[in-house]
Formats: sequence, C-alpha cells, structure tokens
Amino acid sequence: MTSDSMAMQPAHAIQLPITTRDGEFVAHYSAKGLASLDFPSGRRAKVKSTVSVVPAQVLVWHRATTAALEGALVGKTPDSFPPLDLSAGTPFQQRVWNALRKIKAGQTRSYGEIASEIGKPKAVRAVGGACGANPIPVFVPCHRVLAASQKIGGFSGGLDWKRKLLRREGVQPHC
DNA sequence: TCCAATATTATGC
DNA sequence: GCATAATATTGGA
Repeated sequence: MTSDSMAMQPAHAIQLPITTRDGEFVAHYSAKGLASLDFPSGRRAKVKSTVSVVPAQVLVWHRATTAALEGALVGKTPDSFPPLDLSAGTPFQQRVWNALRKIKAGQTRSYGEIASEIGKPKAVRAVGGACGANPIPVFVPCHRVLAASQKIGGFSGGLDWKRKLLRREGVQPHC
C-alpha cells in the first residue's frame, strides 16, 4: 500500500447535531472545517455518525460552531467562528459568500449591492443563485440579503426562517 | 456545446 | 402595481 493512497484522509463528512431552542441543527465537517449547516428538519434530525471516533480537531470546531450558532440565533454577531470550508463552491460563489460575511447583524443589503461589491454589478441574478447555493446559512448571512424594494426574496431553508432571523436582528422586511 | 432556469432589477403601462 | 426585457452564472441533456 502506498502512502499516496491514504495520504489524504477521505472526507469524513462528519455530522454532528446542535440542539438549540429552535430545533436541532446539523453541522457537517470536512477536513478543512465546517462545510455545511442544515436547518432543523422535522422534530428530530436524523444524525448518523459515519465514524465512531470524532477527531479532537472536529470537536474543537464543533464547540466553536455551537457557540457561534447560539449567538447568531439571538441576533448577535459571534466573536469567533470555526473555520469555514467553502471550497465546494465556484470562485464566483465564494466571492459572493465572502461579501455576505461582511454584513453585520441588523444590517441588510440588496442583491445588487452584493453584485457591485464583487465587481459585477450586472450579476444580480447570479448573486441570488449563489445565495441559494450557500451551504452555511446564518454564518454566511444570506438572510440579510433582500431585494431592492426590501422584498423578502427567497430562502433555501424556508422563508419562515429568513423572516424569523431578520426579526430577531431588528429588521422588518417589507411585508 | 447549447438550452433552460433562477432567492433580480430597470423600465414602460 | 403588474408585465416584460435584459443580464450573469450554473447545471443538465
């Protein structure tokens, strides 16, 4: 067996639950950090650990994720985040997500603003698509992006969530 | 490679 | 307000 074949630890896709007062989120970790975060599905999330022993590094990340998530759910901007692995997205999407992370709690931007931010003011529609492909909602605040007229737009995890998150940050979307 | 879809936006009625 | 055209990016046939 060559050392190449196991040079990189395969992927793991380790899933760990995070119980909050809003339900059970599920965090997915890659070798680089937090890869995605799922909203509570149903009453109880079905979490299947693919490994019996979770690496210590992941536990550290998970602890940071939990703290950050709980803070974010009450409208605060967490002091620190776990490393986010956004390498799954296209370069364009990564630029969008990076721009989204600059939005502070309680503030909103329009899709057009984000498009200008990344140097492609005409790509407003593509920005919407990138938001929909965002694997880590809440941390990458796609919910703070509204349409030009303060319209709510859409949300991957359900519009209900988008409204709830905005409302907790003191933002009242145009009904 | 081409075609259709999209969490938009600006413009015209 | 509502319908329509324009525009960038993406995913599938």
